[in-house]
Amino acid sequence: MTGRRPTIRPVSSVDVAKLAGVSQSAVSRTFSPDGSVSAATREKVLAAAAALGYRPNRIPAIMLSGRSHMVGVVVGGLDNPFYATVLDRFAVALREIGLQVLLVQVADSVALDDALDQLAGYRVDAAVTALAVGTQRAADALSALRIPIICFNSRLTSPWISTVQSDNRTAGRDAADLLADRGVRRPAWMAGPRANAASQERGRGFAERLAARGLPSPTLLRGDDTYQGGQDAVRRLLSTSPPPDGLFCGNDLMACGAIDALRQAGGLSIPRDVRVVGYDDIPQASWQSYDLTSFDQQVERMVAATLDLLAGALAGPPGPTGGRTVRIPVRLVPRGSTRQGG
Amino acid sequence: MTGRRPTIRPVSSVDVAKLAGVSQSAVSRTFSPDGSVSAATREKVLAAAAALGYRPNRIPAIMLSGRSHMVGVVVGGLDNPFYATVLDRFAVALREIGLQVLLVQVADSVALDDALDQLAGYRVDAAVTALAVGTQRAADALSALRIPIICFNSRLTSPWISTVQSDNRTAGRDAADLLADRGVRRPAWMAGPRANAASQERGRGFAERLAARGLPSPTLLRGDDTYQGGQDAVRRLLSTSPPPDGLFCGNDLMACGAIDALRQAGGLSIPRDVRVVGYDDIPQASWQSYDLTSFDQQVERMVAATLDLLAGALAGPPGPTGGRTVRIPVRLVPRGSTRQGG
DNA sequence: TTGTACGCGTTATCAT
DNA sequence: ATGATAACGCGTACAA
Repeated sequence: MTGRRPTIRPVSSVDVAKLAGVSQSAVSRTFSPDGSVSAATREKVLAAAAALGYRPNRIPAIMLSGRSHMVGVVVGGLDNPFYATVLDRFAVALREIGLQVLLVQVADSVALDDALDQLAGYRVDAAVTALAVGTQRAADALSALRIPIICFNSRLTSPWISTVQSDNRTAGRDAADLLADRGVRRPAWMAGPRANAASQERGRGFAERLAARGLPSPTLLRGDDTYQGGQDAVRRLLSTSPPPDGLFCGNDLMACGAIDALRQAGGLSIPRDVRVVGYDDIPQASWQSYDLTSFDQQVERMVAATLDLLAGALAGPPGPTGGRTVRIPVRLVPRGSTRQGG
Repeated sequence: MTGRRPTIRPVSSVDVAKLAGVSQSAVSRTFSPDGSVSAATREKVLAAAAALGYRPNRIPAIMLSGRSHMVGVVVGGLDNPFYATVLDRFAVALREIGLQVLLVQVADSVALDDALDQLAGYRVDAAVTALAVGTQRAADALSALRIPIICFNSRLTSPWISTVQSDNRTAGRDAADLLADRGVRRPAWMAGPRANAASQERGRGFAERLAARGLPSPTLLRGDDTYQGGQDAVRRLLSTSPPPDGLFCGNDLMACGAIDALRQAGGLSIPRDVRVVGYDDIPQASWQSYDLTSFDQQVERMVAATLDLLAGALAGPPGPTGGRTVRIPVRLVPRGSTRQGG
C-alpha cells in the first residue's frame, strides 16, 4: 500500500457515488458545468454530497488537463504601497477569471531560484511579476519555467516574457514641462536604484525635456525607492549644495522622504521654495501633509492589459508567446506640491 | 483516451527515465531528499533531466499524500500598510518551511464563499486569515473547510480556528496611562468599524483605564480604519464640539487622517494642543510629518506564533485542533505626537 | 442518460 | 541499489 494517512480521508467522489447509489462518473458529471445528468440523479448525488460534506477535488483535474489554473505572482517589497495595491488588484482580477494566485515574495535574487522551482513544481500556468528590480538573471530564471510571463513595469525580456508598463518616458517629460512652467531654474532628479529600469526611463524623459526647454541638466540624487532613501539623499545634497527649486522623484515614497527632509533639514517650504513631483500616486501622496503632485499609473488598466496578455497566452497551445510590450499612459495628478505661486 | 492536449506535454519522469536508460523509479529517487541511488545512476538521471529541462511535478504527490503543502492566505484590504506587511512576512515565513501561499483577497463577504470553495478545491492544508473584519458568518464559512485555520488579530472562533492577536486591551490601557501622564483632561477615542473586534478591545482597555485614573469617558469618534475616515471623523467633531486634548485611534491610518484634520481644519498643533496615539506602527507613523506615537504589534512574533500553531495542527492527524488563542504583547513606540511639553 | 475502464505523474511497497 | 507495480481522485471516451 502507499504510505498515505490511514486515518481520515477527505470525502471523494467515490464515497458520494456509493452513498447515492450511482456511479462515480455520475458524481463527476453532476459537478461539471456541462455534464448531462438526469434531475433524479443530480438530486441523489447532491443529497449524498451534502450529507458527506463532499468538495470536488481539483488536483486530479490538473493532472488530466495539464492546466492548474494557478498563476504565480512574484512580488518584491510590499512595503511600497504601490505594489501592495497592484497585488490587491491582481488577486481580485485573477480570481474573477477563475485563476488562483500562488504568491511568491522575493526579497533577494538568491531566493528567486528556489521560489521559481517551487512554482514550477506546482505547474502554474503562467506567472506575473511585479518586481521593482529587473535583472537579466531574473529574466533568465523566469524564462526557464517555460510558461508565459507577464512583467509589470519592469523591462525583462525573453521569448516567454511580455511586458506591461506605464509610459515612464512621457511622464518624465511631462514632469519637466510642469516644473518649467512653474518657473523652476535649478531642477533635480531623484533616481531609484540603477537596476530599476522604469525609474531610469522617467529620469531620461525628464532630462531630455528639460534640455529642450533650455534648462540645465538636473542634479542627480540617488535614492533607493524608499522613504528613508529619499530623506537621506536630500540631506546629503543640502549639506553640500544650495537646494534645487524643483524636484522630480522616481517614486512617491522617496518624494515623501524628500519633502520631509527639505522642510526639516532645509527649513524650506513646499511649493514656495521647492516644487516636488512624485510617481505612483500612492494613497499617501494625497495625504494633506504631503499633498504631492504625482503620476497615476492607472493600475486598473495595467492589470487589465496584463490579464489580456495572460488570457491570450493561455488560450493557444503551450509555447513562447512573449516579446510583446504594452505601454499604458499615465495621468498627471496635480496637487499642492507644485501649486502656482505657493 | 482522455482529452488532454496532444501537442506538447511537460517533460515527465518517464521521459527522463527513457533517455537515461533507467527505470522511472530511479528518476523519482534521484529527486527525492531521501532516495538512495548510486552515484552512477544519479549522474545519468541528472544529465538526462538537464537535457530535457525536467522539473519534478508536485501535483501527483498531493494526490498520494493528501497534503498539498499549500496554505490559503485570506486577506482583505492591502491598502492598509499593516496588512501588506503582514502578508509580506507570511509569504516569506511560509516559504521558509516549505509551504506555498495560495492568496485570496476578499473584498466583501459575498466573495468569501466563492473564494473558499476554490481553496477547498485545491486542498490547501490550512488557512491563515488576516481579515480586519471578523463576523460569525466568516467563521462558519472558514470552518466549513474542515482544515486548521489561524486567525490573525480577529476574534473568530470554532473548533477549527485558533487565534493570534496582539494584546489589544493592555495596549488600550497603556495608551490611557500615557495620555493621562501627559496631563490630558478631555480624552477621545476613535474606533474602527463595529465588526473590528480588535479595535473594540483597544477602546475598552482605554476607557477602563481612563476611568481608573479619574478621567472622563472618552468622546467617541467613529472611523472606518482608513485615513479618510479618520479625517472625516475629526472634522465632524470639530464642527460641533471643542477639540479633545488627547486622542487614541484604533489604527495608524485613522490617526494620520486625524492629525491632518486637527491641523488643517482645527488649526491645532500636535502635540501642543492635542496628543495623538495610534496603533500598528505602520511605516508612515515614523514619517516626520506625523511622528506618531504608536503600538508595534510585533508582527514577526505574531507570524512566528501563527506558524507554530500551523505546524502543530499539520503535524498530527487531520482533525479540529483549534480553539487556542495566543496573545502577543505590544510595544509602545513613543514619538513626537505625545512629546512632553510640546 | 448511465456505467465501465483507463490514464494523468508521482511515491511507496515489494521483490529482485 | 534497482525495477515493476499499485494507488491517489478525477475526467473522459466508449459501450450499453
